[in-house]
Amino acid sequence: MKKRQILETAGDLFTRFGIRRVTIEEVCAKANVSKGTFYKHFSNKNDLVMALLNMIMEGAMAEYRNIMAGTLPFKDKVKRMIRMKMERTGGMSREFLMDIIESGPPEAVAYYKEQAAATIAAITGDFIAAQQRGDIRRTIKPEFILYFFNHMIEMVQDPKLDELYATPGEMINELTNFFFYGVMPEEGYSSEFQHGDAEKEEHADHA
Amino acid sequence: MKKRQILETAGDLFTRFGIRRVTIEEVCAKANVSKGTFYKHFSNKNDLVMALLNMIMEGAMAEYRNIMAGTLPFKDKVKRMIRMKMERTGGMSREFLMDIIESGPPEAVAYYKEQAAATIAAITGDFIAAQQRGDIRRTIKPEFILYFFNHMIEMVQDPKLDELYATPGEMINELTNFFFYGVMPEEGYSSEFQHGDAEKEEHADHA
DNA sequence: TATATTTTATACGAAATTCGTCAAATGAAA
DNA sequence: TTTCATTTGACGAATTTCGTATAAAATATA
Repeated sequence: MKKRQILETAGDLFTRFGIRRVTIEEVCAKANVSKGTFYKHFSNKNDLVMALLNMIMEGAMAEYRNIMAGTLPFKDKVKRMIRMKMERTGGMSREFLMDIIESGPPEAVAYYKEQAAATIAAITGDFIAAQQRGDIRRTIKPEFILYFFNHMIEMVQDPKLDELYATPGEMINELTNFFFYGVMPEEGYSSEFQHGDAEKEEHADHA
Repeated sequence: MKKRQILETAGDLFTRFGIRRVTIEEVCAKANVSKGTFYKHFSNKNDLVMALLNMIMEGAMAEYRNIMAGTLPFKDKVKRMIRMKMERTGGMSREFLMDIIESGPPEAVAYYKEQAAATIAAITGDFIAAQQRGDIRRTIKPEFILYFFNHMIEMVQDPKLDELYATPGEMINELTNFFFYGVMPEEGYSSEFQHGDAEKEEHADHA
């Protein structure tokens, strides 16, 4: 029962301030738990981060499935998905994600990518089905969607792409933004993003 | 010109994460300034905090005077004041204030109290004038308003009052809330605060 | 009650971070 | 050129944080 307290307060502090700014002792103090009991439940800070990340990713996946299982029109589902992905990066704050990707433990980064890939796979399936129903632009090749998702993880690790952005988080945002906003047929969500000329390029296949 | 960059980014980071969570080197990095230039403009972290605190307090005071100088009805002015004081605690974030009061340098705490007292004095004058114009409840004694403000700083330092709250910040909120909401004749802003029985007490004079 | 388990409080050395200073190098302006 | 502001990198000192260990206190269980 103390474990839950620790997870909750740690989640709160991590989402508000990021990981590196929050101390184990701080978590213990705010959770009204002694340091001894903390190390009885978690071997170290990374362990805590992993547990939290796991909870969050599973929660995000559950929320996603919940949205897609509803009766809303597809466009509204996508809107909700986008909002979910944007506001919190799928359940976790910017600071949290940043800390994990930029300075977090490699295991956490790996796990995040793995889970992100799984989510992406699920999304891909849903989008293909949606296209078959005519809910998204028909002129986009399903192969491209597959290609895009299949290579998204690699793209994240590609130095060529990486050097275009100040932080990995920026790049990830750009990729997800591109997917959602570049895929939708109409109703630009504009303002926050600048679109390049999308006429000439169609299916970059040189990778 | 580098000094301004430092102050801006420091203000941003401090209001988002508080003081103790932010590193000098972090400020330098995000402000695109080397550590050397930082220490050319500020002798240390406390110095930076003081400069920032000074800016913020003066800004808050200026904003206050700006509100009061307008042509709005008094009640609306007070509403705006309250919103200003509430959302940001007079220009600075919760985290910032907390860090200053709970773990900040004594000079900063002293300065804050001093400035707060000055603000309070200005507010007192405005409220007395308002009462004379009939804009606030006439049944409240002007002496009480004066008493309340004159002793507000002392109350903050009074252990008797202090032990009633988890953090000093809470107490300060309570005091300011009491003043504004207890003073207004009608239109309860309710919800966020629980009111005690205000009928029996009228002018506690035992201090 | 007695006993076992959990939690707390505290101290501690080791590791890591942060601080503040400095010297050498860069670059722009007078 | 000289001057001045800035950057870079390194450095030891100070501080913080980590993770462990211990005994006392609290809580549960028999």
